[in-house]
Amino acid sequence: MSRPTQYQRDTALEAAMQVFWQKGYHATSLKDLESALEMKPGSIYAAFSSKENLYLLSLDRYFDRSLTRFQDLMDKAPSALTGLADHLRGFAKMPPQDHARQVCMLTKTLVDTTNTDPEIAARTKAYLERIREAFTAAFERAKAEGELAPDADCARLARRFQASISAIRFELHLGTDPEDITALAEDFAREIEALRQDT
Amino acid sequence: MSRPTQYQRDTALEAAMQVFWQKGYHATSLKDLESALEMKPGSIYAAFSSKENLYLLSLDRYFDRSLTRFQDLMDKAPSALTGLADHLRGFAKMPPQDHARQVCMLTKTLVDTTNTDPEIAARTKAYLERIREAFTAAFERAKAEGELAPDADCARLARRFQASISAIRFELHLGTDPEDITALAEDFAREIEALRQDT
DNA sequence: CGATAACTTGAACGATCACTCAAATATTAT
DNA sequence: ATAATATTTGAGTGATCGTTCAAGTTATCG
Repeated sequence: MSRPTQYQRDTALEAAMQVFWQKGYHATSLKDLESALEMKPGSIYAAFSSKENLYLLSLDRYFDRSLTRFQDLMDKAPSALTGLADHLRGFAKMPPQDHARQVCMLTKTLVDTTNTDPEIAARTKAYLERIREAFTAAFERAKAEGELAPDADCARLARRFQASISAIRFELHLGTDPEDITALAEDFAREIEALRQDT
Repeated sequence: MSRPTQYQRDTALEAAMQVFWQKGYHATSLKDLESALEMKPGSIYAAFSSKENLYLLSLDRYFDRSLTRFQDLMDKAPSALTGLADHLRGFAKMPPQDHARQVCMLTKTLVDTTNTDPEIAARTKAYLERIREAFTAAFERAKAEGELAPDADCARLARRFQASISAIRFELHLGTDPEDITALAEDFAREIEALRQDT
């Protein structure tokens, strides 16, 4: 054998994700990555091939985490609509110093790269779709459990749900007054709960 | 006297706005600007001082145009709520090849520059606020005209309205199926119209 | 027509970009 | 210890970044 991998791949990827998420793809330089990952350029390229590839790996990580978080919340939720509404309120409840208090990394990526880096954009679109499918499935669960009207358009509701999240997170990104953000999230959450059927 | 300004400042600014809007601040290079404005670097700097300044001027232009468009629509609207709802539907109705079929330039700017170019971000936030104030004023007009309940929170409605626009435009940016975008816009528009009081 | 002034030009600047690779270093197997 | 091997290093690559400025061009004025 030989010298083992010194850096922790996972730690490095986490750091990369954070810088990229903060600064965006174009505005993040190799220098930024070097100091964030505490690795020299050579090591970065040995481990991750290129800046673009490292970005794609960061996206993977972000996507997995986002989807998992949502699924976990839904698994624990007393009902589907309650889970969905709580997911919205959850964003507004984040502590002030939370680094996740900003726009979704997938959204940011699409704004940043759609007209410049087609490969990154394509993959990001696919991730956003898969998350929206999870939302659709949640609404369908609500329907199956009689919470939602049988004729409800789950795909359409899912799109609106995703839009609500984008909106809340954009306000987080802006640093809007927490009270106003809570109000906005509350408005959206109540729209979800208003879909509830009497049984 | 002497030789007059050959380039058309207005034309150049329009072109600059378009490239910046398409590619974003960081991804737009001087080369991009040179070919878009059909000007050599020296001329660009003589006329606009710097890339950052040119971007700020482009933002000005975008902001003026956006606000004016909204005000014009409201002036012609039969009622305030109708005008607001139509404004939402208007985005979904844009022709497929319209270059405005994308995310709002102010939104894009904030996503792109908040953590890297504070001056640009600050000015952009101010513009978004002024647009939201115009929305607030529109809701207040609805209230004054008895269309809206007297206890309605106009500032809160305005924020939600602005969020709706962001959502629709983000879907335009993604190239989502026009039918789905129309549905989304319709959902938001109906939420506005549902605020209408019987008189 | 010559003088003067405004504007355009494009080569060149230092800085930084993403990226490479030969050499140095650290680890394990023998 | 020593050999073999994996990893780290960081100076250096050419390209491109935003920007400058001396020289050239084109207009107007007397």
